[in-house]
Amino acid sequence: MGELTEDIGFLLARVSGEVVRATNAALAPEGLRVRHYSVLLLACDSPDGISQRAVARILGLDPSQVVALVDELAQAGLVQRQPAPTDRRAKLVTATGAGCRVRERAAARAAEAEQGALRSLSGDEREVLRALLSRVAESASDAAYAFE
Amino acid sequence: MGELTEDIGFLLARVSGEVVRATNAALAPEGLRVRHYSVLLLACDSPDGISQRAVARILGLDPSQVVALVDELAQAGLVQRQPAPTDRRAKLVTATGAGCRVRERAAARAAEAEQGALRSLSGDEREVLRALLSRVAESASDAAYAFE
DNA sequence: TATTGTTATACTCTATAACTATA
DNA sequence: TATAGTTATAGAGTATAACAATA
Repeated sequence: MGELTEDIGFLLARVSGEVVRATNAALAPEGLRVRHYSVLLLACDSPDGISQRAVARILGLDPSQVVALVDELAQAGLVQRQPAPTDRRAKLVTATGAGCRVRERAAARAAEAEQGALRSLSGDEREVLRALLSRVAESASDAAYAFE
Repeated sequence: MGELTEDIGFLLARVSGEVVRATNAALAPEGLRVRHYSVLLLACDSPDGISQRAVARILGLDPSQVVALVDELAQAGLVQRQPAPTDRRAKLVTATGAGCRVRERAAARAAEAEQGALRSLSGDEREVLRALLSRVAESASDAAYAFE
């Protein structure tokens, strides 16, 4: 095989796509895709609710993308929008009881899909991969902030 | 930060998106995006030409996606379609002289963008990352073949 | 003036199905 | 009958700009 298939950028796109595909398939029975699942996770882990702005920042999305995600989760009864007591512009997204239950099942499915996709790596190797990606991601957000 | 931002799948999507974005921006002056660049690379590295089917298989794309990519590269005068001498169904994609020259410049730009995105990793660490991703990608294609 | 959420729009990417011409 | 290329279409993801309500 040529040099292209050993390029880190190429491999990242390939592996990322594969993991997203596998995770989407695993979450389908819960009526979720990875993006929705990510938002649900943040809502469940924020007992006091989380603003859509914060969701967008953490997930690296544009705030306008979050609107549709929360709309669909709310329509499915998994989250609710509540006005923020301290800032009437902001709406806090909170998970419902049903949302938390779905989240538990979805987390198990997502973890299984991810482990399947990464089955060729040992536990230690996965941890190395995670640490390296984490550092790259962190420096990327630094750069983004630097240009603001 | 919560557990989500330390999930390997999340980090893969985040970092991959960042690298693709940076590479697309770096390739823009050459009128290319990463997909077109990948096809051009394969054409340049295949002196006798490469079938669109092979391009699709190597890049992990559907053959129908390759059509538009080759169309645009051909319209820009960077590649040509030639009938395969041994199989009249197949068309071999070959790079033109202009295509090879653009490829050289594009390769330098793409490498620079990638190094920028991965600047927080040492050379050794990048090699570790590359090797781990390569193994994951390889096992993924094994699984794909297993289901065919 | 700046920020939060929202709407609208356009473009890219992904996924399928069906068709043609060859093998 | 199977394969290479092609066309068409729909859905998902990404990127921007603009707007109303509020700070």
